[in-house]
Amino acid sequence: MLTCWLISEDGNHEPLPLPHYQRVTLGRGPETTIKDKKCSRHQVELKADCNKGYVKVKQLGSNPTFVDSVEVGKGMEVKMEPGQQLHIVNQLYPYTVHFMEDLSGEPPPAKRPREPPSMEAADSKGASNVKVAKQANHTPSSGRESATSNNEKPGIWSNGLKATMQDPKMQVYKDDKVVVIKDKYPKARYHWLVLPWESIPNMKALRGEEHCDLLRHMQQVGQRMVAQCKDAPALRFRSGYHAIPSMSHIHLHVISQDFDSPALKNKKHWNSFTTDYFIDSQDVIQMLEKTGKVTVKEGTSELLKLPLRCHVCHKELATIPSLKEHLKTHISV
DNA sequence: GTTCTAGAAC
DNA sequence: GTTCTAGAAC
Repeated sequence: MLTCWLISEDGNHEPLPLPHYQRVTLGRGPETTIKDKKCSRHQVELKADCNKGYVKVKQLGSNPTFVDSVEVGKGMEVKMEPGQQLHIVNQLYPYTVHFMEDLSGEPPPAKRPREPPSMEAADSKGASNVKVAKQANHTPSSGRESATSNNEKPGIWSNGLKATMQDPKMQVYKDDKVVVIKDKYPKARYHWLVLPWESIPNMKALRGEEHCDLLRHMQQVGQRMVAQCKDAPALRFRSGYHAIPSMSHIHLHVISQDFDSPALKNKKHWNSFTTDYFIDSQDVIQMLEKTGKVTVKEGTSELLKLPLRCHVCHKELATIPSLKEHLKTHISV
């Protein structure tokens, strides 16, 4: 896949990466070096589509943003292609976009961007035999302080998924909207995560028809993962979301219901997949369809402390080892 | 999310 | 004595 770069025609700073399908907010601030008070800190939102080769430019600030001397208009969005010029505010701060083949971070012509960090990612053994969709590279989201004001520091453990999903070695499927990886610590024989390229921190950030379509697509991709799994006929699967996930970047769990895994170690692990803490994908989509947003019931975090109960026969077990022993009675092979 | 470990439970 | 959990640190 190509990588998109935003280049300051004034040479005010190094090119900024625009990761595929991720919304990047720019304005007055250190990334752009713009100090002009007429420029909002959140002046524009950019979303690159590296497959189609354009960037969508949305004007967030009150003062006008221009693409080729055409005013975008507050709250409006226009397409911008290579060769066109973006003025972040008024006729100032010109930028262009460049799509480049991602040859291990080959720099765009203007100035060298800093090399994105290559995150090490532990291997996860696993019994899946999924074809890797493509071996194209995908440039990591940011080797610098994020262009958005979000917490996206790569070092923070809760941002680990953002790095792992970009690693071609971890990807078992990808298309223009989503990527699938095997969970690094699978809690069952089969445990995949479906993640959108677009950076959506959690379910609270879900809005509207666009995200609804995305979630439907994520579920469909999850179903395809199950369909290609040789052991699927002998297993039951669920796809859903943790009500309160530990890891940032929204992810759909697709997990077989054997829960036969050494990585399943404690009550939190168990209850997060077998109580209402785990919300079926269908239910999330339905809630988004009906109410335009997704909310989590109060007291959901308490569900993690519930006694251990078998998800098949509902027998209560005192300890994790005894639960694991019990689970064997429900597994045929 | 995991790892580590003190101390509770047995 | 050992097993297991749960909370802190990362």
